[in-house]
Parts: sequence; structure tokens; C-alpha cells
Amino acid sequence: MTDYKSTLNLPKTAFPMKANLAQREPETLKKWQSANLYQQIQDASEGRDPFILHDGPPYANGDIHIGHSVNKILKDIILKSKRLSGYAAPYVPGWDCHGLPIEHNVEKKIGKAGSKVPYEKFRAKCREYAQKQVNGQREDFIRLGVFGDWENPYLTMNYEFEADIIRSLGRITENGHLVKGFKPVYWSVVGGSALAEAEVEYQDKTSTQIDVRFDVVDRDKFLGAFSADIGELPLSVVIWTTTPWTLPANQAVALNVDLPYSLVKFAGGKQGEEVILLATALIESVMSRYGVEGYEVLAETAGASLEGAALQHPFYSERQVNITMGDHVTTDAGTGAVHIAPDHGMDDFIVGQKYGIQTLNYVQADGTYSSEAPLVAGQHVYKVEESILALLEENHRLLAQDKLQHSFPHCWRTKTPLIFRATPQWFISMQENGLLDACKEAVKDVQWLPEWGQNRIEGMLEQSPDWCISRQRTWGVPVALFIHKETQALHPETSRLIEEVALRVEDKGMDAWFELDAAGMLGDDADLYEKVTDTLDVWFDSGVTHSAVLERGGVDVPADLYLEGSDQHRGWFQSSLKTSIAIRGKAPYKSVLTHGFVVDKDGKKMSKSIGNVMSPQKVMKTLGADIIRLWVAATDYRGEMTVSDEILKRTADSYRRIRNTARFLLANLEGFDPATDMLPASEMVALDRWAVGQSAKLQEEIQGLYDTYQFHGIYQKIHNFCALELGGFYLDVIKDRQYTAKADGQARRSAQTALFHIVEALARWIAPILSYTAEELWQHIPGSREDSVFLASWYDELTVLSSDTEMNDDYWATVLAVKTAVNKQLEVARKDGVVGGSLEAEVVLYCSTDLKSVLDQLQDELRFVLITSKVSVLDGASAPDNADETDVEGLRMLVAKSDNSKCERCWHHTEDVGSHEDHDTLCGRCVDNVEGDGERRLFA
RNA sequence: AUGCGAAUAGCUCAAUUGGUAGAGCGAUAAAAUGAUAAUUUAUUGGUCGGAGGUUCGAUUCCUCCUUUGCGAACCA
Repeated sequence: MTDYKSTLNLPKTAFPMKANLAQREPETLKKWQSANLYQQIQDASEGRDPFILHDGPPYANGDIHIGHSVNKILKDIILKSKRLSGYAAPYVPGWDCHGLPIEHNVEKKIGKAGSKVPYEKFRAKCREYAQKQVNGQREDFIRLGVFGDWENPYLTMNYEFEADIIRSLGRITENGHLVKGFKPVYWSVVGGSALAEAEVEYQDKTSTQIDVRFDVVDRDKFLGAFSADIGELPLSVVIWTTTPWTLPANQAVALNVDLPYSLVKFAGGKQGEEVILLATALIESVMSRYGVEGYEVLAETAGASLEGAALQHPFYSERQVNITMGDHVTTDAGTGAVHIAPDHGMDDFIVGQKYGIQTLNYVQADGTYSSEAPLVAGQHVYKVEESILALLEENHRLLAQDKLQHSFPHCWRTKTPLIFRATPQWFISMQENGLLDACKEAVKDVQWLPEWGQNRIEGMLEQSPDWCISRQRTWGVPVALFIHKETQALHPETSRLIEEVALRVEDKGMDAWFELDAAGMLGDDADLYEKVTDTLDVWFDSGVTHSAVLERGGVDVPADLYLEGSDQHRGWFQSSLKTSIAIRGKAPYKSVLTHGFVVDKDGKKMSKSIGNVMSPQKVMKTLGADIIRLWVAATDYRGEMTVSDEILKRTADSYRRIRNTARFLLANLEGFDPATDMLPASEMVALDRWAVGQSAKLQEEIQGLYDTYQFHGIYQKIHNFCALELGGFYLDVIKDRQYTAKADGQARRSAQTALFHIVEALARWIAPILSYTAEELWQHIPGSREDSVFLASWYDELTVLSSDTEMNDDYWATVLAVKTAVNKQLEVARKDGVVGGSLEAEVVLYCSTDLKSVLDQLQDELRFVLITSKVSVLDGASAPDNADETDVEGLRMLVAKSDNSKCERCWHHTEDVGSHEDHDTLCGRCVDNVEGDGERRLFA
């Protein structure tokens, strides 16, 4: 008895089914690193068209989270696909290294700069800390399989970079966009310093809320807006405030332009009847708050009609203030009239800017009023309340008074309530030299993906105030300017001085500025000028990477692509745009792509306190980086990106499908040498040509989807291809031929040729996404090839099946529909216990004339396509009554169990089993394959 | 006063100019045991976030609402 099983060509490969990515990926990574693969790729792509994706720098603090992973992986996918398409696509990663969070962490360790630690040492420690953070994050990015020049990233704290930041400031100054101005900032009166947003925390505070009358000065004009006659009754606009100490700085009263306002007559205080202005919507609540029961609404008008009316300041008799319009005025609380002190509120400041009202600067750094402030000079804002109330009482201006508990900003260090205080700051002006208009114009020529990105950034630009770029911090690039001690004007030779400073910073880092001896640089002028000691907003640092990285690296601006999370419309996209326009008058990018944020299974944002974060490090250690990469690719990143254990599990399932498909392709290429065994298309079995044609079509689609950054479509298509066209049809059909045909016969070589083409293509399709797996696969594909899949280009040996071909795509689509119908009937027969495996079955197909002519083309090979032992194609007219209907038009059929014996070797049930005397358990086909020339196939 | 988005089967995604929704995965059942912690087959999943409106007809257009993300604001 011969061991026929040994005569089969069963699948065999060293490519393991079990991915074991957590262990295998680091090994692959080591190979990449020791081969210096990224450098090899760059060397190989010299002279090709460049594609520049400019990296937005993550902040150098903390471990990377899943959002970082998404961003870097998307960038990596794009760049790897561009390289497959023949572009030179370098990737220079960067980090944002200055700023407050780093300062705070260092402060926690070694104490405050200037008091416990000298500034210079503090900055050195910050530098050290940032570098450590960079190193940690870098390791994880590399582990994710992201290719780039990790040895030479750009760091905003590199000396050269710091110098370029200063140069950028110089160019912006030169172009007339830098102005000095005031801005209200959070101010800690105890700490005596400005605070950044991050240093603010909200606590409950009990404030005194008061209602204050502002008498109307020009009564006739005011009343004209109402056409009301109130005789000689007192007339005032009433404001409500919780910060009485800001009243000395009051310079206006704001109404809402759209709200209706009414004149209300009632008997209020000791002075008897009076008339006040209130927002109509608030009359009831205000009157009840005042405890007034009888009142009369006299007339109504729109807020807009009162603009410009003059009012009397409640206790400065010499000061009149005007009614202004403020968007921030609402009917949520108060009276509908808001007192405006541009010194002490952002909204107030904006109103002030709009109406040309300057700040007064009454409150000093320590919280006391300056000598300029009448009546309250020398008092402290924390203790002035009683004096203010007394002044109001005295002038009969206090209408109501109460306590109010509310959430209020406090200094996170001293836990004391903060005030807003206008202080001198440096701004990049949106108006001074037409920056805003130029930005808005430039936005139109940028391609925003998705399109709504344009709306978004335009909306933000529309509301963007002058950009305050100065900070009173330690770990930041200095605003390296000299200003005149008296006039505060910039030194006339600022441009030259900036370049000199930049040269020194390039050499010694930013400390060069702080150590700089002005005399050495300014000569005789030294006494007249002082160094600015402010530092730059870190958004300025990262904003000028187009200069410090691209220009510096000899790369043309604009870059082809910026790609960041949607929050960067506010951040980096905007800071980069503004600085680039201010420097060179054009946008820094040709297109801007955004991705959403990662949320949990309920669509909620991830946060440590809720405990719903997904750690990329943990996923890499369990499922592997390729699973994260596949999840990123599979998710439509234009919206929120949902991740959960279930989703990752499903992703890992899909991964296995793709991997196993690849494995099966390889396993059937055992013994195939493309150099000698490949068949030309003309000699290939029709079905094999179809399989290659399908791949060719799919490849075109995939390339299109890579070009338009629609990776989730690629994932769907590749997965469906593996599961449907290949697993569910082609591979299932050719299994018989692969296993039972003669190893080097035409029938098998034809299929192997197809499999070889497909796996060559597949490895490239998945390479940008499943980088580790693609590389692993690459090493197992027969034939000579580049050392790495990442040194290859798209596979161009796939031949599309021409529609002129007799057995074209439409033809096989019909056959496939028939196969599906047959499968259904086989399943019925299986349920009925008629057959088990499909090879036990014989089917009779009763066809319409058209269908019959289609199926007849396959001749005897139709049974291989249907994976049954026998198929009879008969005229539909001859169908017996019991023939089953199918979903296919013109097809009825019958399934029967075969009466023939089963061939021991190929498992088909045929009449000729046992007809050969030496092989009494084999069919004729197998005999030919075992000891003859091997069968020849035409169609399947 | 808030600006820009998102919401389709348990999961990931589709749905061409408005014609009562499609894939794959999963789940369930079965087959085979020559892709075997794999494969094949069949079956099962949806008031297309909710309510109105326009229309002969709406997942698709309009309005409002709900939930949710990013940004802004957090308060006079």
C-alpha cells in the first residue's frame, strides 16, 4: 500500500501562523536599526521628487499616550506609502522643549528659579529634564515602527534652533508686526507675578455683589431712544458686579447690542421714586432681588440705540463714561448692563480696544492702588471694599448689596484669589501690518483635509486677537530685544543686534542673552537701553519650525503636508501660519490634514481620573505594535477614534486573517523559484489570471486610497480580499490543484505564479500599515529581492484582466454567483444528512440558455470551481419538478450523494477510481499526477 | 449669544444626483480534519441618536433637541 499522502504538495512554510508580535517585533526592530534602514532608504531615494511631511513637535513631557501613537503612525503610514510611490520622503521628528510644564517639574525637584536656584542652573536642569523626556518618548515612537531620523531629531532647545527662534522674531519685527501693548493677565497679588493659565485653579469664594447706579448725563438724548417722558425723576443705568475693587478703573458700561432694554420706574432707596435701565428679560428677577413689589415698565428700546450715551462715574465726579456694546453681556445674571474696566477683565479689555479706551494701570504689582488712583491710592485691592461701598453710599449710588458664593480663579500656589491686571506685553499685531488679512488670504490656497478644517481655522482667525508672545518665565527663549529706558522704543538697529545675539545663542544657548553685557554690544548707547527679560510663548518656538527646521534644512517652504490632531487648528497650524506669513508672506504648508481624538467605547474622552485610558505601551507588550497600527489604519480618523479592548480584539482577529492568508500564499509557494518556474500569462489557467487581475484592480484602488489618506478603506478592502476573493473562493478552489497536481506541472505552476504575484503585491500593500508583519513576510517570499520591503516600490507585475478576454471579470462574477447558489443547496443537503463534505456531492444544474453557455465554457473543470465531484450542466427545460430554485436567474438544481468511490488521494468521487491496477484506490487523474506527466488545466 | 465636527447592525466601515440600508468581523449552527489555537459553508443582526418640517417619498435636504469630541469661555 503506497503512502499517497506523501505524494501530495501540502502547504509548508517557515512563516509562523502565530504572530507572537510582542516578542518578534523587537527582533525585527533590531535588524532595522543595525542595518540603519532609514538611512538606506534615504540614500536610495536621492534624486527622487521630495514629499515633505513636516512633523509637529509633541511636548517633551511624560510618557506617550495613545493619541501620540495615532499621530505618529498616521504620519508613518503616509510617508511609507509615498516612498512606495517613488518619492523621497524624509521624516525628521521633533520635540517642543521649552515652557511651563517642564519648569514646574524641575521646580518641584530643585526649587524656584531666582530664589532657591540660580537662573542659569535652573535652565540647565530644565534642559536635562527635557532631554530625558525626549529620550523616553523617542523609544516608544521607534517601537511603534515609525521610521525617521531618530538620531537627529529637531529639538526646540537645540542652540541652533534657539538662535533661529530669535532670528524669526527679528524677521517678524523687521516686517513691522511686533508691537508693545498691554493685556490683562491673571495676576497673583501675593506672588506679585503674572500666572499662566495652567497655574490657575478654581475655588469657591464669597464675594460682595453690588448694584450700582450710573446716572445718565444727557437725559434728553438718552430718553430720545425711548420717546418717554419721566419728568425730573432720577435716571440711571444700573450695573451689577462682584468685584467692587475694580470700580475705580471703570471706564465704560456695556450693553448687549441685540437685547431689549426697558426703563423701569419704582421707589428704590431713600431718594424715593426713580427710573433705571434694565434688560427687559431681567426686570422681574432684579426687582425681586431688590425686594420691590410695585414697579412700572415705561418704555423699551434695543441696546444698540443707546450706544455712546454718557454716564456719570459713581464716585469720580470728574469722570464720565460711555455706553458701549459688548458681546459678552448676557441675561444670565445681573442687570444686563456690565461695568467695564479694561485693566481688569479680558472682555473689558476687548471692549476697550474696540472703543479706543486705554488702560489706567491703577493697581500695582503688590495689589495696592498707585498714587494715580483718586480716593483709593495706597489701599490694597483685598481691603478696599469697605471704602468703595462707603463712597457709593455717600453718593447714593448703591442700589443693592449682598454676598455671593461662586467659583473663582485662585493662584494654585498661594491659594489666594487672583485678579486680572493689564501689564505690558509684546504682541504680534494682527492689524498693524495687515497680518490678519494676509493670513485669511493664504488660508484659501491651502488644501484642508477634511474640508471643514478651513471653516474652522477661518473662524478662529476671525476672532484672533493680537498674539501676546511674551511670558514672564525662566525656561523659554528670550525676547532678545533692546528697548529705550525712557521711551520704551526698540533700538534702531534691532535687526543687526538680533543677528549678533543669535550668533551667540547658536554658540552658547539662550543663556548667552541673559549673561550678555549690553555695553559690549551697544557701546555708548548701553546706558540708554535695557534688555527685555521676558521669554517667548512656547507656541512661538514651535510656530517657527518652518524656519528653524525646513529652511534651515534646505527644504522649500511650504511643506507638502502638516498632520496633527484637530486641536491644532487653534495651536500649531495657526502659530505656524501666522509666523510664516509674518516672515515670508506665505503659508508654511500646502495641505493640512487633521485627525480626531481618541475616545473610549462610550465616546468619552480618555482621562486618567476616569481610568479609561488605553496605554500604547501595554498594547505593544501584549498584542504588538502592528495591532495598534492596524487599529489606526482601520479607524476613520476624521472623527473621534474609538478604542476599547473589544475593538482591539476585533482588530487582532482581522490581523490574523490577513496574516494567515499571507501565510497560506507562502506555504503554497514551497518549491517555487520565480526565476525558473514562473509561467507567462498566456500559459496560465484562466482562474489564476483572474486572481492576478483582481489583485491588479485592487492595487489601483489601494494606491488611490493611500494618495487620499483613506486608510480605513484600504483596511476594509485588503481584509475583504483576503476573506472573500481569496479565502472564500480562489484559494479554496485551487487547494485541490495545489495539493494533488504534479509538483512541477503546468497546473500547479500556474497557480503558484498567481500566488507569487499576489504575495509580492500584498506585502507592499500592507507594509505602510503592518510594517513589522510585512517585513517578516518579505523575508519568506521566494526569489531575490531588496533586503527590506521598505526599499521596494509598488509591485508592477500585476496584469489587469482585459474586459475583451472571454473569461473576464463579468464572466467569473456569474460563475461566482452560481457557486454561491450551489453552496446554499449543498448546505441544505448537508442539513438533511445527504452529504457531508462537498466532494461527496454531485450536482445537476438546469440552466437557461445563456447561463448554460457560460458554464459550458469551463467544460469538465466546472466541478473544480464548485468543489464537487461531478457537475452536469443541463438545459433548463429538462428540469424535473423537484429541482430546487436558486437565487440565480435561470438556474435550478439538484444535489445528490455520489455513488462513486472516493479517491484515496484527491478525495474526489469519480467513476474511474480503481481502474488502474497498480493504484486501485486512485482516480485516473491522480495516477497521471503521481506517475505520469501531470494533468493540464485550462480554466480552473 | 458660543465656533467647528460626530452620531448607520455587538465591533469596524459602505450607501452614487433624496427612492423604506450593504460588506467584513463577531455570534449561532454545521462541515471537513490535507491552511488545524487554522479553513470552508449557512444562518442571525438595524424604528440609519430623538422630534418636527419640505417632498409622492428622507439615513440622505431644513429646523429644533439629545449625547459626544475639539476649541473658546468659566463670568461682570
